[in-house]
Amino acid sequence: MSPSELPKNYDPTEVERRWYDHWVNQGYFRPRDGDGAPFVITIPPPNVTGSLHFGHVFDHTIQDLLIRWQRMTGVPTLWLPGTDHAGIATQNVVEKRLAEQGKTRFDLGREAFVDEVWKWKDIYHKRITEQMKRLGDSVDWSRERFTMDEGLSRAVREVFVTLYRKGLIYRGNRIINWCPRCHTALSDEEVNHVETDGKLYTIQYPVKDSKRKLSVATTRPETMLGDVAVAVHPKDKRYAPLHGKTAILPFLRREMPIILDDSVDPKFGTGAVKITPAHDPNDFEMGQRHGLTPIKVMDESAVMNENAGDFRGLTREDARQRIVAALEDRGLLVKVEPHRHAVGHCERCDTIVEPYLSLQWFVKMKPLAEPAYTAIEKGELAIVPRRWEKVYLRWLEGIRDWCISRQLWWGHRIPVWTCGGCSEQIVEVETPTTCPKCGNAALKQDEDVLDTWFSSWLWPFSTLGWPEKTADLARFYPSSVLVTGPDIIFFWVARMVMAGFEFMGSCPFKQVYLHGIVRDAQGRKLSKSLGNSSDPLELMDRYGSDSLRMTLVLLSPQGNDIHGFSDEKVDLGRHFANKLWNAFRLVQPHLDGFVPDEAKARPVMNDADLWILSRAAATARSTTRNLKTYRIGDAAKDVYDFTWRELCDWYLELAKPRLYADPGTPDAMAVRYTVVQVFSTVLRLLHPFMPFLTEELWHALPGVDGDVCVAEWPTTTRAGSHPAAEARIALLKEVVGSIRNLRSEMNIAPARKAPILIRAEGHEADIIREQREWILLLGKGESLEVGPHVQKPEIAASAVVRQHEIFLPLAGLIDVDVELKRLQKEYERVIREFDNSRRKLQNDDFLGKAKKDVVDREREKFETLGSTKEKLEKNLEVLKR
RNA sequence: GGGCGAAUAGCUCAGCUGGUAGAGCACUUGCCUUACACGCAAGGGGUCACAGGUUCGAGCCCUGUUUCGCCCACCA
Repeated sequence: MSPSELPKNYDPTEVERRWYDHWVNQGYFRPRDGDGAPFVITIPPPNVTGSLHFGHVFDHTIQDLLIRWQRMTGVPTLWLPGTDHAGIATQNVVEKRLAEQGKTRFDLGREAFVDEVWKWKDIYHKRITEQMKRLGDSVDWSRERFTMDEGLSRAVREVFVTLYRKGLIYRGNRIINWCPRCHTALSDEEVNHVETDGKLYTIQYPVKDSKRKLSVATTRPETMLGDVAVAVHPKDKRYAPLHGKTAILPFLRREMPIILDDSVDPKFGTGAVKITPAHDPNDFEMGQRHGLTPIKVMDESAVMNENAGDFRGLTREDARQRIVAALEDRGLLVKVEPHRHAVGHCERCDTIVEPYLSLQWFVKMKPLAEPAYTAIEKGELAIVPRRWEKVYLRWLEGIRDWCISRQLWWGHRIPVWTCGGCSEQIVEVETPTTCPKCGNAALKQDEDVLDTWFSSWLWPFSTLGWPEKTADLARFYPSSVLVTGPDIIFFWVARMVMAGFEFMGSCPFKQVYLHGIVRDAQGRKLSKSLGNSSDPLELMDRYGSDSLRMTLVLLSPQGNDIHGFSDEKVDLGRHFANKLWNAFRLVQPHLDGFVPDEAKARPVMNDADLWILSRAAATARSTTRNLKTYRIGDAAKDVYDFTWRELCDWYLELAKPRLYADPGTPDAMAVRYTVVQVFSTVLRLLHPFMPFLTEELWHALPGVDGDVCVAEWPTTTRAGSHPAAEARIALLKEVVGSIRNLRSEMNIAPARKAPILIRAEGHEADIIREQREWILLLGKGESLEVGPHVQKPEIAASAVVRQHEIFLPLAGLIDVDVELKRLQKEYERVIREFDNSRRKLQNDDFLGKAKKDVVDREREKFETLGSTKEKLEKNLEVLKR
């Protein structure tokens, strides 16, 4: 790259195309050899449902920057990639596509349908891979896994069989969450409860051999057809006369016992509850206690079935209307009240979930939850930010059995076979050929597949080869940190911890970092379907992936959501990339053929050099500290601020004269050496955030070997710090700032140079004298006079910096009134602060109780303010004359 | 019904161990100063939601209130 080739504006498209394959070919993404404890992240496998969305981009950016940072510190790193088959989600999208062709999965048949899904999977897997490469994800592709690949399928069967034999997996008829649209059972976690304004219907059931009618309240009248009893509280006196009696179910004339149960709340509704064991979890349990036989009144699509009498064939919604109307006709509808309650919706298709009696497979969770729970207090697992630990623990406390069977075709088949001969149930890892009991070869495998999370919860070790005892498993389990969103704490995080303890005997990761969600200005999650999000790939094309990464990170407070994200926000990162590019463009022509030589450079460095190196070292320390505590946004901001506000705004400006000077001089050596050092540090610190641009610039930097991707992370010792130089440059900044302020307030044309007078004494006067050239340069000075006896010119703008006074003699140029107003305002500000300070120092409590250094600082401040005040007073007096 | 989080400049948010407030964007003014107008310089703008309390001192700690947001929840 030669200077003339550097365009004025940074164009990422070409640069970002260049480096990824190089990194892969160099093998950087594979863990390096070494005995040290590796740094490992196992990727939360994206669903192969579609392409990556914004959540992924953010999630991957964080993981990649942690991995890249750790890689640079020299530890062996592994970021293990993979994808998830995402049972229901994927099956749904493929079915939807079939529907567009007017077909259902039944038209294809199971085998052909599953083939179809595999084709889909291949397409989207490829797209996801491309997106990840475009983003710069430094994953080890040689270890990539898929939740339905051979090894993971084997792990799933192994786990199922093991848990079954331990008695932790069982099959049972239970009330589960049924999605009438997806036609499958769901776990509790796959149901979203939505507060809904519903109605509470009070209806009457006649009582046999009695004139009295029994009123019951329900939110779902259509389930009455499945009623088999009415329950009241045993101590509820109102119903004492009805004990032992029989209620008659309207429409169907079913005789139902009036039963007594403690779980009935006499205060709710009428104090009498209709019992529908096949369609309500509470009623199911009550039914069991009282030996009632459940009656299902709906089919798998929530259409009323043959048990629904005249209502057969109606949807549940229609049935509700018709039943209410019919009850009203018969005078059995007492009242309808508004009632707000939570209604369960299918997480995948938003259909209202039906509590439904069904034969399913379950995992007994209590025993598995125990070690996952204690892991927190034992310090085996830390969640960042800490507040999520409570959420995690509370869920484990109330854990319920996990329904794992799904009536889908896409997923892991349940490894259970029934013998056609003797009906023996066979649970085996390897597909059996004959019945071990009777030898019959007619074996029929369970039709259902497993919940997608039943493979995901094994991800931390199944991806490393488990159940084989592989070298990878020994070396890379457990991982260092899990990075994901808090929305899957229950689905995934907690279950992985359980599986880790159960099958590996330890927690699968030491830390969990939960980041926020990317939201738009209305607070909505970014999603393509809402139309509030561009395709990340398109955004990367437009702005560059470095810019997108940097923007997301800069905008993200630790563990909190990013609010108000929009495409234009990416300008933040793009402008920064451009700034860095141009800073480099400034220095690059002067580095041609330059050979850094520390021994020659050190002795001739000036304050600016020492200062910027000192600041670079401090930036390395703060960036690293923030990365360690997952304050990733702060870490990015540290480098951002350093680069822009210190390196570009000050150092490069100060360095220009020496940079343009004859390359043979010692000055030139010092400044070039410093520039190379600082850029080297900045590029390394920035690499985890902006991998492509930093790699590109790194290779144009003289005296560097290899790639920044594997360059050594900047040292975090205090070695490079130079407090004296920092103090002197701080003074320079104040002086220059003050001069600039005066010029601006006085409306002096930027191009016009003006004489500068500084009345200063003591040590700092010497420093200011030494900084003469810089002050003239940055303060646009025509001349500079510094000393204790500098006289204020008749007409001048003035300012006070520390103990010193700055004058810009501008006879004929300044408007006295303007200057007077300005000084007056400044004076008032100083007076206010001065009075505050005085009040504090007159307070004995403050003097007696505050820490000594605080008091000292206050005294110093008071003195400075006092002298400033005096000077301002004098200057004001002069102007007023 | 329970829990969690937030409330700071017009917007999005920092403010990590209490010492009277910062950034980015937006806004105003002036600059195409040969690295960058994706830029430079200067500037305006905040009773830190409200009410109490602790403290010499509170945006920060405690209590309560209000308003938003999120999560959890089988009271029909």
